[in-house]
Amino acid sequence: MRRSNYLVPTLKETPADATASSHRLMLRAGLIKMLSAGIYSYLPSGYNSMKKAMEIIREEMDLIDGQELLLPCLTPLEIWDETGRSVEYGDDMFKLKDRRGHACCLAPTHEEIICSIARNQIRSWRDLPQTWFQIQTKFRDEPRPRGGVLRMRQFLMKDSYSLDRDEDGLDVNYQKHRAAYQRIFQRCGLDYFIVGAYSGLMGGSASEEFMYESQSGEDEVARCEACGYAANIEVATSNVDPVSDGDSMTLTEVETPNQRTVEEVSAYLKIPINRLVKTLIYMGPTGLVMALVSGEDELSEAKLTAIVGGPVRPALSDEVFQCMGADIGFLGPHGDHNLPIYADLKFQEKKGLVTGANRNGYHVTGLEFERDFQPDEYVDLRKVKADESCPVCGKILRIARSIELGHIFKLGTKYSEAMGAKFLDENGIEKPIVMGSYGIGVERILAAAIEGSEDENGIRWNSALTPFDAIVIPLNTSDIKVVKQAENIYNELYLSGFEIMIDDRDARPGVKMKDADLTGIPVHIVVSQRNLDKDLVEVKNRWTGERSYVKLEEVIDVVEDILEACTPEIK
RNA sequence: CGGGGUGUGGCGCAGCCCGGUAGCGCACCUGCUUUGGGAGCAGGGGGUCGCUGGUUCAAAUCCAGUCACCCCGACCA
Repeated sequence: MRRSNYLVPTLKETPADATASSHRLMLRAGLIKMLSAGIYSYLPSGYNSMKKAMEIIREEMDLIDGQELLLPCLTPLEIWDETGRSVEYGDDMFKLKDRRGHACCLAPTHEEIICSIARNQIRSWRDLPQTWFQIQTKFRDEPRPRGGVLRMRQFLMKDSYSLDRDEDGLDVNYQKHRAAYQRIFQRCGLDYFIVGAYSGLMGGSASEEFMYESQSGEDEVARCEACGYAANIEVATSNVDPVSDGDSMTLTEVETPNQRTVEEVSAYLKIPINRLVKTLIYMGPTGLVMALVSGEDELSEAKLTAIVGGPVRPALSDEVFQCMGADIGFLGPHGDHNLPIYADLKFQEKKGLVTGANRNGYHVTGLEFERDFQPDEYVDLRKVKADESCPVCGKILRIARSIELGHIFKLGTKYSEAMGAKFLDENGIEKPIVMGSYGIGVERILAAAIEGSEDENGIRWNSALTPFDAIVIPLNTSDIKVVKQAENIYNELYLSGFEIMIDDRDARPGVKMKDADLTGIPVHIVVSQRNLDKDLVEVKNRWTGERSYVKLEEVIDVVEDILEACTPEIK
């Protein structure tokens, strides 16, 4: 490829509104161009890298007998009504109407489409198992796209779906995918880690995320350096001390005008924050529920979701008042309401606590669990905080921001039952297909690879993802000898099968070198008069910055060595 | 959706407070010089200042509305 006519609009100056380092570098290195919030064009070299990531994915999927297919983006809305996800996804779904007024949407994912194929094609246990996968554009109208390519409204996702006869089959497929994903991320050179996760909208029993630690990430993960325990903050646990047992006191109302927040009440009553009980009301799948956590803790909505068995949202202020007779800020678990009460484990049979009085402007002191009210269940509801102790080994937990690269789910029969995707087993009994789904954010692979390798001069691609293996830089394009020799090297490398760029622009040496550094091509071959006189060219290793001067006939070997050195290892 | 911020040539910005018809750096075009870390000189092209309305003799500048984009938050009682 000739740089003089290649679309790589590199930027000397940093674009103003990019903050994530991968976003800045992708713009500066001319990999992407924004069209609209969360919508990007991939320019040729960016797309080159993306194709490499996709090829790695395809190779590894092939090894576990995955069958690649291509599914529609434009889908009739009814199919999402069958599973209820047209409602669950809500405004995150791009909806439109066709010319006849028929409701459609742009697919945010493809479980429903897969099921619609399976229910027609899979009849017998002999047809199973199946692994179908796709790499294609998905659409989600994210409330807040951010970080360039990290959260987009239109993005490339590799999604794989397994179909099995039973849970055992699902286990096998799940483990195969898990192993394949490990190889994929290793081959991409990413220092990933796996965490236990929250299944969210997807439903299902088990799920794990493949994470990459980065300041630009949106997820928080509790990590233990000592034993390797790692879990998404939504589901992480820790060893925590229970609330200390106070003295038994009479339940007493105290006036707390306009003191709503835990901080306000704690300061006003001069009571430590951990003696307060936060009384939270949520709307669950079967109505309102009450959740109690310590004043110093935060509720994990994911944990509550798992406990009540369906999606939750904070109750609206009207709903709260109608049920409790008081406003948010003055609520307590005692008194007459008929809500199920879930209390955090920290509270088991505790007394002498403070909470709202269910009367605006008042709180109560001396609250005693079991005496003043009876929780339905003591469960883990709180979010883990940094520096708490690891539930596995007891060492200190760290909270790390991370990019979610991939997420694997055991879906079970949620979709197959809803959509009637069934088969006959060996005994002639009709059963729903047992499914798994396994996603990878293709753009996030690039973003993570860039963030993990950059230096002050720009990107440093490894050999697996680089858009070009090497770049030949004739320093002075008005020197015929230099140009001729550079062209020779370019042709020779090209014919040897390398993906090669030549910077044939009539530009100053500094411009070409800075650009080569910024775009991160691993090998730079600098052809100049002064070295040519000695029959040498300079070869620079972008990773180490090391320069060597090699004979013309040795260039290919040296290029190979450098590429070899920056090829990610597979463990 | 709540809060904050920004919209002026391809990119980065100044001008706005205090209205008088748009400027700087980079990039681009032409010529000459230059050629090992984002060159120098000379000449040149490109913007109805996000959009709509209003005030005014006059609006990038003041007022109102609207759109777009960025950042933080989105339950925290």
